[in-house]
Amino acid sequence: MAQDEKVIPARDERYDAQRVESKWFERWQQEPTLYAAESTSLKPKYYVLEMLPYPSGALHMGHVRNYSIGDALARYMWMNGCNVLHPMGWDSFGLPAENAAISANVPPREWTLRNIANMKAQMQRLGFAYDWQREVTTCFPEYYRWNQWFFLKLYERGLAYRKKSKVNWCPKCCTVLANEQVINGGYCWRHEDTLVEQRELEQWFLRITDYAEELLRDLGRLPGWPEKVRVMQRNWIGRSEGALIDFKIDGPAPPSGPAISVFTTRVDTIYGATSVQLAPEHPLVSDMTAENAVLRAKVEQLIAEQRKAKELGDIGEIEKHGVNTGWGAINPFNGEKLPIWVANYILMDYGTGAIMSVPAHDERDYEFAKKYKLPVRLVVLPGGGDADETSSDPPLPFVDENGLVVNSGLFSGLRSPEAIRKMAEYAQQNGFGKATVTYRLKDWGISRQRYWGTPIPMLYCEEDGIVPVPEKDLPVLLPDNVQITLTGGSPLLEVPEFLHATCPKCGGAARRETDTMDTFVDSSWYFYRYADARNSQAPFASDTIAYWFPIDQYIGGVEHAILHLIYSRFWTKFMRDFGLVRNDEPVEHLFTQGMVIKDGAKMSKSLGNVVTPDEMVARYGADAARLYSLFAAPPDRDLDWQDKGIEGIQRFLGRVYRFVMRHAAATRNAGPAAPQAVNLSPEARAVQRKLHQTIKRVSDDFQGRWHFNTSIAAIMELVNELYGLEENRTRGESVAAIVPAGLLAELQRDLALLLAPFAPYLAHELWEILGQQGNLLRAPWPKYDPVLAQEEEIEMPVQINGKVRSRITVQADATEVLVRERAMADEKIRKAVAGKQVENVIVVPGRLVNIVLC
RNA sequence: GCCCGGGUGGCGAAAUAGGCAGACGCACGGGACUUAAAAUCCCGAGGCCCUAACGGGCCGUGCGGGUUCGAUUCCCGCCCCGGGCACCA
Repeated sequence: MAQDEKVIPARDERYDAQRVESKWFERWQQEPTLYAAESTSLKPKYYVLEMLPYPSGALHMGHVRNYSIGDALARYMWMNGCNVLHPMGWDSFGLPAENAAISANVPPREWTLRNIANMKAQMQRLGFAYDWQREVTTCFPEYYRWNQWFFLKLYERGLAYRKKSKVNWCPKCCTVLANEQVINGGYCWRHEDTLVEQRELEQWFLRITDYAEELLRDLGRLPGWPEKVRVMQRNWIGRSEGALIDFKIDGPAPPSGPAISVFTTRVDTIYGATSVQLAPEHPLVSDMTAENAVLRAKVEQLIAEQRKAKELGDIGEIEKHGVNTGWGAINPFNGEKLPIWVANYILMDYGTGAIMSVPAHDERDYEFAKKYKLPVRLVVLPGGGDADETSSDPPLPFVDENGLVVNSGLFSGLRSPEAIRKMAEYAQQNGFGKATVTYRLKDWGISRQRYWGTPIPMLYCEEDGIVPVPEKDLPVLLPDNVQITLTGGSPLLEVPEFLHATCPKCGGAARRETDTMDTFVDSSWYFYRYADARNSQAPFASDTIAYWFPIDQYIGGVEHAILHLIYSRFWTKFMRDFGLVRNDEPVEHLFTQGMVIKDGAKMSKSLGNVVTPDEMVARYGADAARLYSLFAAPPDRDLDWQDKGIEGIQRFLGRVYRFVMRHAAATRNAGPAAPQAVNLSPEARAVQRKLHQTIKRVSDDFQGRWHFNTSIAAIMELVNELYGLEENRTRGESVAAIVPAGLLAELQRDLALLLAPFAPYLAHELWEILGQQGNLLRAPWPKYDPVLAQEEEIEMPVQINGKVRSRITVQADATEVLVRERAMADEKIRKAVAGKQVENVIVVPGRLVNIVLC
């Protein structure tokens, strides 16, 4: 065939990845619908998603690894006949764009769009199979208008509200920082020597705590999530069952109230309370210190200590300090008057900021009581219930939660769990307390005093107060040409045409909200938008969501285990309650890949150990970069990048290419049918067996642990075996002479198919060289035949007392009796056993023989 | 302190039912091809010891115990590294 001469290069030509990849890159660029998901299909749906990137400027190797995993899976699912949704987008609002505006004087929009263009080109060059028709860019009004729409819905239902609250403030940036931008326990991420301050500001909050219970409960219904992530979320939600108990203040009531409410998980120890402890910033403290400057100064000292410890990140390790206020409070259970102290180990932002101190039964209270010589009163003893042993003198503090309650009036003689229940009931009946549940999770503060984000669609009117922007007026557009300044307020404050609006209720003048939304709002629901990305009437059509959701597989870094993944779960749950979606959870299976490190440290510019995708693609090709990122370590573990390692992958790709090159002509002329096993020579049968074993191993890795490093190793083994045969050409036994044409054709096609999820460029090239019609992406994944994969003869080690002494070769299905006979008849074994007493012979069929001597 | 990972050759790693430790790859050594180099192809290789060699012995998966015919794998007690949480009452 004359045509072949042109298409097919010389047999042993070196693999030129740049030439081949450029060719396919150009072709794929011509076909924008190549990887499009079908909106309706009889095939099973499969939604595979990688976390969308922030358009920082360029991809790094962590991205490449993340997307290589997802792309392999997407391609595998396509080849297994699924209707695959595999989209990509941009988390494109955020502070770095504003920083660029300040430092490089580039408008945030321009900076962002330029970065997106660059990163998209990088992704396409890497050959990732995304459905770009569904691309989502969160900084476009077509997207963020729905953030505003959701906000209005939340506001209508009372799930969005406004309150005064403390926020992180960097005095050098002159702006509020997200919690994520506060590093090393209290420093600004851009000014690592600058401590973040706390400022009190009016903020918009989303009532995520309404869903705390369900968010916690449903963690138990996510078996497809890593245990690690579920534990992290559980800790973050931090549910704690306990009781609120009011201690009446002795004497005239101060302005902030007549009683101190304390939270405790151990109300059963309340008869052992010997003081009440307040956080230094507790509102009552200022009342109590109002007329005592000395006391006030001491409290200020405690506040300073706490703040410093928090900044240093070692709150929990500071030395406990406290000061007696001179005030007293009444224990409602026994009428006892207890001193009220202020202590630096009491946190204002947990529980009520006040505790009852029970030194005998709490580590911290014990330490504090020892220091300040407060009484220690034992009210729970070991034993009780089914325990036989009781001791009236346990080591202190005694914190066992299942002891016997004593010296506690009516409640003496109960075990702790029962006492906790009864005492909470008693408190409620008598009006001084109740059982309660507290959470560490707080409502989500979404206000940001920044420019580059979604405007919060709210108005403030002199007449009507807070007024939502009517739905028909959405989107509230983020203006361009805004001067990004460091004056301390939102830059939008300085834009009169944005700031001044008309009240939709009274028609009078109104001021627009100038804060923008936390960018985590954007990423909380973006994956729903992919399913219906061009919908201009609604964020999405519910029926379309019902088809695609939940996401079958979500892949990303574990650093998003809490924030993004909790917000996303919250968003799904309220959308379900609003009737917008039907699923309870957004993600069925979550996979968290490890970090890419080099020379023992995370790649970073300051360490100078950065490897960029661009240089890898230029030197080795996209296939090699992708394959190596999958080969160097299992995907869930950290990957230690070694420059020499990728060269080995490059060699492997060349070996595959040259092998196929040598035999392609035969394949192109061969029929599609594979020969029956019975017709094969033992050598050809061995090749066939290896092929089927390889298909099995690669398929099993996709179905199981995703240890693609071993999948790729398996393909390397197959190729090595073929080369081993090839070398026998000196005896006139090249692979083509050993393996019949039909099997050789099957072998080569399967090789291309097996490589397709990992190295798509080479795979497509081979597919074409082999004369195959149709897109490789839609070609069926090869099936293995378990019978053909089976070994006929196996070598079994023969051990004596657990040490290998010889080896025998037997039929794979040899009986235990036969194997034992053969083992005992082996010459080395006979010698070793001679004259000794055989105590036992263990035969594990298909595995080994162990002869136990005395 | 608590909760997760992890610790295996010079290096990245493999060993999915308790059954041959080190597959695959890197680096290294030897050879083939070449005038030469590169590229390519083949072979070798955990450590220590015995042997001229063929062969053979002992040790070896962080440390110490245990269970078992047999342990990288299971149990108990520790050490080290990475990550998360942390006066959470």
